[in-house]
Amino acid sequence: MGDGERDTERLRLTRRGAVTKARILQAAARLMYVQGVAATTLDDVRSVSGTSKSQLYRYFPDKDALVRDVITVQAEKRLEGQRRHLQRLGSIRGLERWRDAMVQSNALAGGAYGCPLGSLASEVADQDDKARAALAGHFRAWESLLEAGLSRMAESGVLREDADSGRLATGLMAALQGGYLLAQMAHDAEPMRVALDMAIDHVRSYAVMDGTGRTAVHLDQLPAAGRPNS
Amino acid sequence: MGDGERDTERLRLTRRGAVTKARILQAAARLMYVQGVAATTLDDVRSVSGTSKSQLYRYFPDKDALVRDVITVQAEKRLEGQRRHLQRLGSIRGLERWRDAMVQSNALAGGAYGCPLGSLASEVADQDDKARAALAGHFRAWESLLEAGLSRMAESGVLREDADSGRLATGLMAALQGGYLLAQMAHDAEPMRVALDMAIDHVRSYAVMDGTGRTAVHLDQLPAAGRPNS
DNA sequence: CCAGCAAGGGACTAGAAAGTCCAAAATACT
DNA sequence: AGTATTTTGGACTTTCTAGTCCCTTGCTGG
Repeated sequence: MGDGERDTERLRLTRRGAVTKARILQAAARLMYVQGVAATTLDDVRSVSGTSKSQLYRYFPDKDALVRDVITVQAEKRLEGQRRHLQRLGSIRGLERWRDAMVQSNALAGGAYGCPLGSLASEVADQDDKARAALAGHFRAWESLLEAGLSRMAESGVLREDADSGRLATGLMAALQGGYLLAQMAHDAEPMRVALDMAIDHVRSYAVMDGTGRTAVHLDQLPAAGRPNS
Repeated sequence: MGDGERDTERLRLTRRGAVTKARILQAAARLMYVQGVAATTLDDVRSVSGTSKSQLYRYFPDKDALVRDVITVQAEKRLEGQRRHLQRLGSIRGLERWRDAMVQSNALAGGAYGCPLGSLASEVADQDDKARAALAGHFRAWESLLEAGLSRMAESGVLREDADSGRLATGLMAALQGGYLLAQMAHDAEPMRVALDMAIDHVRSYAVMDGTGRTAVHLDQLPAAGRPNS
């Protein structure tokens, strides 16, 4: 999905060409993440990727196309990472581990830069409607990873049946994205932690309790429960 | 606060000059809000404001200075509006009215454009550290309007004493900002409503209950609270 | 080994955008 | 009124950047 195919037929490329194209995309993705899309010139991309102008235009029709491919690449990377974290999500505890991972990686950057996907989104949304729509799709996909986990929690009895996993997932995403923005401004990951704590408390408010005030079932601690790490 | 004074002495300006300067700022603020800062050229500003190049440079040393003044202006406008909504905040119901106002005005734009301050923030944060710090200050001021309201609610017994109004305010802000981002991408204000519902539920979880399982106002689910239609 | 095609280097162009300058018009000051 | 000062119009310069072009290098297949 999302390789950037168009109506016209594609340019044939050898292994070497593919490597170069990937190197360009890599450099562009990094630059656009840390400096923003608009502030990243093709000359920046050229020099960081160690290529030449003709390469850029050999592999990408123009800057917009490069941006769109960067969006695809970042979304795939992000979704891949989130899948790893969320595919076995099945308990409040699992949600907390996810929160910790998000906060920790944000703290590594001192809160700066924001969300790899979210920062692209806010910059591109009012500019390029195609890109906006693509981003919207990626966010839906991301949100459904959360939603699927919450649904499993409902089915396994961790959450009450009346919990609306779609709304809960939206709440988690909003808290995460809002947390990114506040953290970016404050240069401190703490606001993100606070925001995610709130969202998880909200999920917890739908948890089925036993008599001791603890969550009744801990699904993801029972079965296979692979490596929490990585 | 935030008039843009510098170390060096200021240029004297007559009433007419002040009006022109304001017209430029107004146009720049609007353009930068709808198109983004980077996509707004000085020529755009010139033509929309009906001025000439020399005016721009008479009243602002360069584009960065203009951007910084736009930030100040937008922050003042925003804070003024929020003060109106929040200065008497003292109940969950009041929070819901605030939410409705936020959602409704976002819905007017079909979710587009995002937050007047937040969109500036994400674009400028990694670019101009002075501007980032200023924005951070404005957000703190905004957040303390919420915090003050929540504190009043705690003092008046609407919220439990152990409610941390600072954290609750951060949660509300994150939900709002995350809601803006999701709404902008989806071109639909609904995600913002969901996010703010979550945050308000979280505040409600600190509400003091009476014997009937109701707060001074309400606890358990109000049915989605209100017309999606406006 | 040769032909053909992919990959690469980098100068060059076109145009957009920021920023400068000066003279004319409007306004303020006394 | 008469002078100083602010305001304005808009041409001009400079800088930056997307995008083009062409020639060289190198790989691949027959």
